[in-house]
Parts: sequence; C-alpha cells; structure tokens
Amino acid sequence: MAPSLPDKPSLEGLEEKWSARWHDTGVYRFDRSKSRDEVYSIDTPPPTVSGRLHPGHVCSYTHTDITARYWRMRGKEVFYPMGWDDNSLNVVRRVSIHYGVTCDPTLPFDAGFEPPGEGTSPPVPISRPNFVMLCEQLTTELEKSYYDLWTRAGLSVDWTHTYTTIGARAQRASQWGFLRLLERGLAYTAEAPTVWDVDFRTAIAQAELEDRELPGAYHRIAFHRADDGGDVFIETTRPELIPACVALVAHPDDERYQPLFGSEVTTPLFGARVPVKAHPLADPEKGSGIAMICTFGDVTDVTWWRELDLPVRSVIGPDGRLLPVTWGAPGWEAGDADRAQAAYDELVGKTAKQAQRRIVEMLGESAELVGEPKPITHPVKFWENGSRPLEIITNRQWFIRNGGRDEELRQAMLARGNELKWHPDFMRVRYENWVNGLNGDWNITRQLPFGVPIPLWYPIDAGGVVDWENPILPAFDDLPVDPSTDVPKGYTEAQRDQPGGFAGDPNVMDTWATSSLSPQIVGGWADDPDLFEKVFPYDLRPQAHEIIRTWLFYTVLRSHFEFDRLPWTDAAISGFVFDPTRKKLSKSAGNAPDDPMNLLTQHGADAVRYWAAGGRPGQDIALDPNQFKIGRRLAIKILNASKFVLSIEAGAGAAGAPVDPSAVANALDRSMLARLRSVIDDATRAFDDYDYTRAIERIEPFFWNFCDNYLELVKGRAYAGDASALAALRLALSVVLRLFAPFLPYVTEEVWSWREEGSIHRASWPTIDEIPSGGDTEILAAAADVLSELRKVKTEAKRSMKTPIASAVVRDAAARIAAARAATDDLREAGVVEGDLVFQEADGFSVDATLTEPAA
RNA sequence: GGGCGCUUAGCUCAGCUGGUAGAGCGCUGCCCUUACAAGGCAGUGGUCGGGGGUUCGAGUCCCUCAGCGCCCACCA
Repeated sequence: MAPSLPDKPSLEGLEEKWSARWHDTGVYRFDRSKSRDEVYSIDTPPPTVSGRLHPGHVCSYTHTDITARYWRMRGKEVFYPMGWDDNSLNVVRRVSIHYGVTCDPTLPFDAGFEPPGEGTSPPVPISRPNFVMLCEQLTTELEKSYYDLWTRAGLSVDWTHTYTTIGARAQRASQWGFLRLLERGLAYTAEAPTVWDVDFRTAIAQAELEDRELPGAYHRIAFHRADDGGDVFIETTRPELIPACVALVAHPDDERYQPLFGSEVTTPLFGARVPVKAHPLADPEKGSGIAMICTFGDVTDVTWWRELDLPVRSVIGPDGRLLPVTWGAPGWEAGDADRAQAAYDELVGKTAKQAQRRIVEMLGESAELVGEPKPITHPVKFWENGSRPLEIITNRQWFIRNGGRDEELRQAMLARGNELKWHPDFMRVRYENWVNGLNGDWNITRQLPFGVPIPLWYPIDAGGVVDWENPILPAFDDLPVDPSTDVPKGYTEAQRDQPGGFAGDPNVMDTWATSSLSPQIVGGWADDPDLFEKVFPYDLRPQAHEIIRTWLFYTVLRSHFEFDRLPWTDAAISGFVFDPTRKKLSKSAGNAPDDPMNLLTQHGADAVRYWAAGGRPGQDIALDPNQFKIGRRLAIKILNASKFVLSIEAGAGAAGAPVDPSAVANALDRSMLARLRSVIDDATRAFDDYDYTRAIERIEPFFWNFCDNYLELVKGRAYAGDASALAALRLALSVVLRLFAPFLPYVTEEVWSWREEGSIHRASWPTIDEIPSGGDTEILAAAADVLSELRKVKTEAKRSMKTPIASAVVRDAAARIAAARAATDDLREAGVVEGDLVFQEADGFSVDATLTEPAA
C-alpha cells in the first residue's frame, strides 16, 4: 500500500508524524525473547534532571542514537534505555525551592505530608523518605520535558526501560551492591583523615576534588631548637595550623637539616615540642626546604603523618572553625601551657581565614614571623560542588576498596582499562592516569541529608556505646531501607538511640556509589534477573570524558568486584560542544539561542543530528548554525532526489516492481554501483569502529555526486524507460536511504514509506552483496569530469545549461578516454551535445566545445 | 612537574599504512535546466604552526620549539 508520491515533498510535520508513529508501533521496543548474542545493549548515561539540557547533551546523545540505529539495522535487538539522575545536590536545591521544604533525616516519616509549595519561608523540615518522594514526584514532572526533547531529537530509546538514581529500584540495587561488598570485606568502615567540605559538612572522595587557583602567602616562621641552638625557619601558607603542628620534616639528603634529624624544636606561640623528621617527600627546593607537618593541612601531611607514625593534634572542626583545646592536657603539652592557652584562645571559634589573620598579628608581635608574608597564587583543593577550601579532619567513614592502597587491585583495575575498547583510544590514558594516582580507598560516606542511605544500623550497648564495627544488616527482601526511619528486625522504634537499642546510620552514599551500578539498575540485576542475563555485560558505555575517573572507573570497579568482568566491551567518550564565538550564550531560560528544543524546532531534528554527526568521538565540536543549514539542505535533497527517482520509475510503469540488480547492464550504471559498493564497505567498517563521522563522510559525497552527476547523466535514459537505469536508480536509492537512516531518521523514514513496507529503522543495513559485482568506478568519474567541463563552457559563455553544444572534443589519457567514451550517449544527452562528441588521446585533460549560436 | 589531544584555504574540518594539496561553508560570476530557487552550475582561495632530520620524495615518519585545549600530580 505504497502512498502516492507527494508533488512537493517537504520536511514540515515529519517529526510529529514519525515520532508518534514510532511510539505507536513500538519500533524501538526491546524484545526480551532474544538471546544475549542477538542483543546490543547500551548503558545510557542518566542526565541530571535538575539542570536544563544544553546542545552538548543533544550532540552526545545523538552520537549514541546513531550507533544504536546502526546496530539495530545490523539485525541486533538493541537495548537502549534512558535514565534520569535525580540523586544530586542540584535536585535537592530544586526540590527544596519548588516544594518549600528541607530534608531533616532526624524526623520521622509522615505518610500524609503535603508540601506547602514554592515561596514558603522558612522551608518546612521533612524526613528523608518524604523528601525522596517529593524528589521522585518532581523528577516525573521534569522527565516529561526531557522525553519531549529526546523524542523530538529522534532518539530511538525504548521508553519502557527507564531508570532513576534515587528511586526505589536504584536504592535497592545500590544498597544490595553495598551489602554484598560488605560481606566480602570489600567495603569497610574506618576512622581516618577525611577530605571534608566545611559548608556542607560532609566527607568527599578523591574523585570529586578539583583545584582552584587562590591567592595565598608564604609566611616565614621561626621554630626554636630545644637545645637552644637557635631558630629553624619554615615557610607556610597556613600559619593558623601551627597549633596543629606535630613535626618538622626535611629531605633525608638535605645537608642543611641533617644535624637536626632526631632532635626537637618548639613551636612558636605555643611552645609545643615537636620532632624534626626526615622524609623523601620533602622538597629541598620548596620554601626553606623544611616544612611543618600539621594534622592536617593537606594530603601530604596525611602521608607524612601516616608514614612517620605521628600523633594527631586536630584544631579544625567539621564547621571549619578552630576547636577548643586544653593546652597542657595529654597530647597538648606545651612549655608554658598558660601562654599557649592564652594564644590559642585568641583563635578558638574563628574560621581558618579569620584565625590566620589573628595568628599572623600575634606572630608579628612575638617576632616569630620573619619579614612580610610573600603573596603567591597557588592551587587549593575544593569539592567540585563546594565554595570554600576543603579541610582534612578525622572521623568515621565507609570505604570501598579501589586499588588506592592495594597494588594488586590497582593492577587489576589497570588491566580492566586495558581490556576495555576505548573510542577514541587515547582516552584510555586518562583512566590509567587516574588509577595510578589513587591515593586511598573510595570514601562513599556523605554526611548529607539526601541520598541513598547507608543501609545499616549499629547496636548500642547497655552503657550507651555504639558498636560501629558490628552493624546490623537488613534482609535482602526488605531493601530498600532508610535507617533514619526504618527499624531493624528485633528492635522497636522506642529503642532508637537508647542504651541497649540501636542507632541508624545517619549518612548516605556518594551518588557515584549508585550511578556506578547503572548497568545493574536498568538491567534488572536486583529485580529482573531474566532481563539482566539478556543485556549484561553491555556492549556500549557512552559518556563524557570528565567523568572517566568517577562514573567510568567506579562502574568498572563495581563490575570487577561483582562479576569479575568488564561491565561493557566498548566505551565511547564524547567531546564538548563549544560556542563558535567562544562566548557564553545567554542562559536566560526559554528562548536562549542554544536551547536544544529551539534548535530542533528551528532547524529540524535531522539537521541538528547532521551537525552532531560531525563530532567524532572524543573531539570537541563548535555549535555551528551553518552545519544545521547544510544538514537541512541535505534532508531536502534526499526528499527531492528520491521523489525524482521514484517518479521516473512510476512514469516508466515500473512502480512497485522489485529491484532487480541483474538488470543493471549499462557501464555507467555499473560504475555508479561499484562506487556505492565501496561506500557501503567503508561506512560499515567505520561504524564497526564507532566512527560514525567517518561513515557519513563517505556516504554524503557519494550522494551529492549521485545527484549532481549520475542523475543528470542518466536522466534521459531513465525517462526513456531503460531497464538498467531504472534498476540502478532504485537500488542506489534503497541503499543510500538505509545508509543515511541512522543519521537522518525522519527524512529517510518518510521517503522509505513512499515505496516500502515497515520502518526503515528495522530494515537491514546495506551489504555489498546487494550490489552486482564488477563495474569500473572510473567511468562515472571521467564522465562527470567531462560533464563538468561542458557545463563550464556554458557558464563562461553566460548561457543557460540547456544551450545545445554544436560539437565537442575531449582530450585525456587513454584510460580516461576509454572510461568517458563508455558514457558517450549519456554525456550527449546530459550535456545537450547535438553535433560531434569526439574523444582524443592526449597528455592532459581538456574539453573544447562549441556552443550553438543563440537565437537572434 | 608528568601526560594526552589539537595546530591544513577567511571559517569548520577530511587527508587511513609517505608519491604532484581536498570537502563544505563564505566569497565572485552565471543559470527560472520539467527532482530540487530555503535551488542548480562554475570559479576564486593554502609556502599544510616554526626549525631541524630520515628519504629519490613528507601535511603524512623522527627530533625539537611554540600556541591552544584538556587530564593527572605529594602545590609546605
């Protein structure tokens, strides 16, 4: 039931029409009756539902979709789910504002809670389960706009397979995953120095650190030798940590300080005796070559503290302010405790910054500060979500082993990275850099109100002491649990936080502890083992390069532990989209020029996808309106050329007849098909290597040459009903449409529907076996060159293209002459050559043509 | 400090194993040619970042320098 060809084909309305049709017919629905080897599965990244999507998302998700469509046409059953990341601080902020609430895990669950709504001040505190419910509610609303965008963009996602990162399924998988690691000792708790954000008052992991350049100053400060041998000068950017100083350290080979090793010095202002130690990490070139070790100023301090077996003297509290301490008490010995206390009292309760200002004044007064501080700019560690420098404080955390302090595991993780196929390959280096630079296990504990709870309770003994080392575990069937409101088996709510009772773990997991299970979550590991078996291990993980150290690494780690294998065979790493003007576009909501929905409605989805296809894996790409224009033109060209081919066929009375490749006898036709055969070959190879850009770079020039030269040359013969021409045109059109289908799903589907049954997106990817063998590609090439020259003659004479040519002489090398001569009749027709068309052998290529005189 | 990527026409980029520089856009000119005027045809345009080297021959291989972007780093 092929519909009639449109008179004036147009792109208008195609997106609404086909996205609705695809939805209704379920073309992209995953068929779970297939076996694993018939499946191609994708571990889709879940975009955060808080922020707006931007063109970069459209670009990288299109890359994945192009790949998905290719494999679907290759006959694979494609598992292409979609996720929403609603387990993030952004979401917390958004939910808080939208509903006028704030999350307080100490509150009990309230089943009947109704949020007051936006603008409520102060926000209403609610329990964590209540907060999570609102989060899911908002996510559901936001999903709608995401669905609209992705659908419009033509993503061939199966919308019956979606997941979130805070919903019950994710929590269940996430908590189960954690408990399984706990059982095997791969997750453990420890009290340890922890990188700490003083505003959010939470621990964070190494993977979420970033450096920011901040102004600071070297302060040259005098320590006093205990043997009265004079002063030792150190330089520090953090003089406020002098009370936390537990040692000085210099390089073992540093002759200046060798005499001091093993001796003691006293700290300025506080008069605490600290040893002088040797350690190879101390850099003789830096500052005065001898440094003070504080607990803790930075991660080097932690290393020194651990390796030199030093005591702890903590002065920074979880809020970033200086803690009260009692000088003279054990661990806080001072030569003159009263003087030390007096000095310290000046600092207590101040932020690090305030304390620094005050202590510098005091050091100046005591003449222990030498000279003026030297201003510098230096990198300081921040949480990527934070706004104040991180501190390092000591407290109890849950860790997952990651190779940071286990060489065997580190090597195993490096081997996994090596086993994974990276696209592009050089991204592997980033993974290796990261694994090699790990300096500790993965701290998954976050002291945040919102997130997936750590699914543990702890017994409290009769004396009220919490037993952190022997947690109470939930049963698998009870997952997910929230220990802040749920009660462990065998206890009652009344026993919460009571002697002889239990304490719920108040903390949540790092979001990556959940995201790293995305293959497990969406594949049904914890709730649909049959599905999981069909999709795991996945074929593809598409993602951005900046989260290689987090999402990619952690996912590999979790899969390594749980399944002893990679979670996917291939990782496709996308680049960034940048603005061509290098300037930030306005982000004012709605009508920003880079709003993805605007791009799609303005230029058309196929056009935007065409642009995206130009971005190779791992390469940045400019947001270029020009490319949208070109893509749109290509789509229109496909409509028109297709209509032309099919209308000629209809005119010849051959409409609907099956394509018969064996009818292609003409040398020019066979030449065109020979070229097409190599295009199929190249494009297929490129796709197999995840290089969709290379694929379209082969397909597109073929198509334009097909239109500009082949169609023009063959036109006359086709109109006359030549069987070879008709068969070649139909065959080429069928192949070209299918080659373009992954890139331009709308226009190709539209054209396909004019003549074929079923969706092109379930049609088979073209193979070279469809093309008759043989054919000399030189014939079309040579004929096109001659045709070009004939046109040039007319252009230079400023005459119309239909101006007849009285006579023409073509000169070229023998082989080229032979090739062009094979298309003589078509050349005469296309070039409107009325008189002689002569071919002569010559050294170079030239065409002399004489036009007929214009009518008087 | 270590590493990765990039540097080819005004712009965006192809140039895979070395063999006389390519595409599109832009620009200029021409053409209502019955698939396409939101089009078609043709033309203009480059000492392939700099400097060395290997080779009969290098955008393509080696060394080195520079700029841009990014990753990592124990930055007192």
